[in-house]
Amino acid sequence: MKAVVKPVSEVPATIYDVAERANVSPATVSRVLRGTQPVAPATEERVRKAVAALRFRPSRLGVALAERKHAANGIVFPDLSGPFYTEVVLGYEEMAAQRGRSVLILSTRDRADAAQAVLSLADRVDGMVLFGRTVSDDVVQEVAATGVPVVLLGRPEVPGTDVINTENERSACQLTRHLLDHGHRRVVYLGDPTASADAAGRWAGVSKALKEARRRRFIATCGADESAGRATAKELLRSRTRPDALVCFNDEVALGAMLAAEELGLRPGADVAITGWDDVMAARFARPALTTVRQPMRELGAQAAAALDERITGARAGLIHRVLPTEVLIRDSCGGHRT
Amino acid sequence: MKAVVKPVSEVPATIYDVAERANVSPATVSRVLRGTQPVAPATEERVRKAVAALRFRPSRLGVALAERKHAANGIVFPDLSGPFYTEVVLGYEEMAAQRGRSVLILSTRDRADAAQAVLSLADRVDGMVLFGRTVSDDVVQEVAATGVPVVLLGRPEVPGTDVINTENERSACQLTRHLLDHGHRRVVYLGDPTASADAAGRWAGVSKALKEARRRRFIATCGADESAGRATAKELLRSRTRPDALVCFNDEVALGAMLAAEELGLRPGADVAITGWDDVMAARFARPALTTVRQPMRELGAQAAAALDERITGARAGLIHRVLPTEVLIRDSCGGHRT
DNA sequence: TTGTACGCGTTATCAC
DNA sequence: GTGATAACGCGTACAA
Repeated sequence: MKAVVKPVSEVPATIYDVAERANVSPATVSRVLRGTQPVAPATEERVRKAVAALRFRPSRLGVALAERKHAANGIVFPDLSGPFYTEVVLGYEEMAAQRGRSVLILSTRDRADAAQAVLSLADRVDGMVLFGRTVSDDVVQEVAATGVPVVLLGRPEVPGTDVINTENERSACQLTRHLLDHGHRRVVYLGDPTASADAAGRWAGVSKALKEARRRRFIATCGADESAGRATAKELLRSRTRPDALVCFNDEVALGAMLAAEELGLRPGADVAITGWDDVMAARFARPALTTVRQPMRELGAQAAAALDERITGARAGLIHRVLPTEVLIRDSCGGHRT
Repeated sequence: MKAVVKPVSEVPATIYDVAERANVSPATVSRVLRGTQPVAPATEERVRKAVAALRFRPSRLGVALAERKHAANGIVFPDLSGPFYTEVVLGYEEMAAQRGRSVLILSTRDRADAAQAVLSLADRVDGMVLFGRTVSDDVVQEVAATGVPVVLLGRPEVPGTDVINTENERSACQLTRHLLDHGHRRVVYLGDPTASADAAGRWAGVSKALKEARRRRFIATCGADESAGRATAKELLRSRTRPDALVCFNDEVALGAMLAAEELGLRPGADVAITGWDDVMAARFARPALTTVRQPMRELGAQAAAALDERITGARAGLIHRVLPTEVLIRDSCGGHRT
């Protein structure tokens, strides 16, 4: 009778099995595998053969406990819809992987126990990135207090954390000036400055430009998604004092606003200027194409991962506070440049 | 002199510290915390107080080693651009979180060491989801052989794995029939059937409908992104035998094709029908709006997580092979229903 | 109901 | 250059 192929799920070999087979101590096996101390060539040879024969792979569990490190980073975001968070996560993962660290994700959307989840994530990683709109500063502090390095993205500083943001005020101001220069008179900002630091920064920029031009500063509190934008814009555009320019918190809101305009028989770009933020794919394909602001999303993620690494390895002691530049993209939705 | 607030990053307490303070054994502390065995109310009270006083939180490292479980799932995707992978990941994370498991992500894009990375991910998780277009079947087999449950998404079955797909052929066939019914004669599929099971399935559906109608079956091998779609479509639409319908592998390709048509002075929807797949946001906002096929993305992710859980906990022994339904969304890009 | 003692798989510190 | 051996922090049979 022919020998049956061994069921593949044998018990995985341990470092002891390897040691025994190679006639050395577990310590020596470890030394060979990690290259942490010189080992005699002949011994090394024996060890390597045993490792291969037994298909030995060090248990991450054991390694982690011994090193007291997870070799993993976390990232906490409110959602993943739209390219913004997605691209940041991608940049983050790529950089983390380059440095040999895994990435744990956590979405807080629709989650009552977000704080708990973040705290629990904190003890599975060596460091984590936290976006705005996820958990309160208390929780951030608590995490930082456990000794887990934290990098904040798109939110104001919390003591003991690194912060990386993208530029908001300046671009928003520039965008608004452009609108004013091209003859728009009644500019309204659609967003909620109390909801996030980004929303506040953008409003500050809009506000500044309007002030300079001695225009009234209008703001319509608005959620951050398409349906909120559509509803808010509809109301505004139906009012007697119809705005001729809508500066929206992001592209979703702006695209919703475009829909609202069309539904009211108004032509975006001609009858009402509309601008967004993020340069999502749909912004390019909408007609008219959406004027928006592009952020260096990948770069944001990559820098966050790098900053985390520096703190985890102890390469850096002080805290970072960085602001990445953004770029205004003028397209057709803000009017035909009717100077 | 007033006592200074203790520096927050003290050495975290261990279960032994708690035991000592509560005058019990570490075992009892464990019992209280895990609720695994009854403990006298008075004892429990003492333990809980000690836990609170010391701010004790069990080390995941210790727990994991003792339980020999990671309490974590992995998910491997080729990329995260576009809403497809993103939404699947989100559905996956949500379901995993509900079941108390963390999620590790791994992107294989632009990665020479993808196989290595996947193997290494395999020993940080209790199970993982693998998308098509990530690693070869060999690697999948290798992972499965280590005893880590694997669920495959959007790729053909590999022995020993669960598989969940979304329906391709039927919807593609339906879509193509619609085009034929509405007078389109020269239908070309833009995609690469050798690149993924999804691409192959969609081509099969298109092919079938064309065959039924005794039409010639045209296919133009094409990458899966916007620029590939644009280039391929441009070439096709410039040829003497210009197609009057382009069935594209996904929305990115289709949107690229729309761009190409416009650049050549052709009106998508009127001069040439164009269809996509995935129903990305831009599909709704393009003009004309893009006819496409919607997949239950969240559901796909959620089911994958559930399937994994069943295998990890041993609730299920056999393997699953499931196909989720998709929905054709007829919009303006495939012509004005000029029956 | 509670405690003892060992196992989990490595790494690292000493001796030799 | 190599081998014992002690952490690492927890879970859990087994015993009491």
